[in-house]
Amino acid sequence: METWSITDLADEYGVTLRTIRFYEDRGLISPERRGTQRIFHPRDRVRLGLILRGRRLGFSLSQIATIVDMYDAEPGEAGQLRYLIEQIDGRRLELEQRRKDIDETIADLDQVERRCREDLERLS
Amino acid sequence: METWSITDLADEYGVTLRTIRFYEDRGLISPERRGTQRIFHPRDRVRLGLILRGRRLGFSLSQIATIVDMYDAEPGEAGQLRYLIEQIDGRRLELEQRRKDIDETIADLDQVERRCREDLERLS
DNA sequence: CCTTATGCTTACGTAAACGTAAGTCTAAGA
DNA sequence: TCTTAGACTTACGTTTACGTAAGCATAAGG
Repeated sequence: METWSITDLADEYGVTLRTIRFYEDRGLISPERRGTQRIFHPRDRVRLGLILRGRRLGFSLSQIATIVDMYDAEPGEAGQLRYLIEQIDGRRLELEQRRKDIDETIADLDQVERRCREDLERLS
Repeated sequence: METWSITDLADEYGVTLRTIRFYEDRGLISPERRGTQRIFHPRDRVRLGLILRGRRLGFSLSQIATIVDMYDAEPGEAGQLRYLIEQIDGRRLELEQRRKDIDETIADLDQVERRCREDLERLS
């Protein structure tokens, strides 16, 4: 199974070493240590991808932490499972609201662009 | 034409007075002044809505400023219009990337939820 | 006319998310 | 063996987006 150094992942995802170390410090990833050096396994790499996707969506790191931890949740007992499902439903609602925001913004931008093109026509 | 006080808008949008004043300080809105008091016109109210929508999408205030200013761009000359269209296209690409992120995240959450429900079934 | 509510400015404080040295260590190639 | 590249920790600095008084002005209701 492939592993990566911190520089490998920083290059791949376009972030700095500091960023990755910071995420570890905040408990978002826990790479293996070989001596003092960090060794990243596929699991860590995937988590980093999820973290950065959450970041693009404007979630805070603590929100991202709860989301990413859902992926690795152990089966657990019924109460915990129901709680997790509740959390997921909450997140989904948030995400759907955001998608609505995006669609509205794109529609607005389209309208502004149409106006621009009309003005351009008129100028020629 | 209706106008609003700063508290009116703060209540309507669920933000603090400080937030609105801060946006004015950063040049995102410029309400009229009656003496020292701020009077918000429909135009200001709409802009505030746009600002907060941008905030929900995780844009920084300076990014939001450029977006919101697109709405109020004066017709201008051909070069400026073409530049504006370019800006709009750039923003749209960004937004579409974000929508992809959202759709992927929702799909992931759906999968986790299905796994949860299966585990629940197994427990009963 | 007096009080209470609403609003204003100024300014220091703060949490989040890293940036940026500074100094150390170590493994690998010339 | 020397040095260079890659990694590490510690810790102070920075930017963004407001929070939080403090002190003063003004408008509106009883």
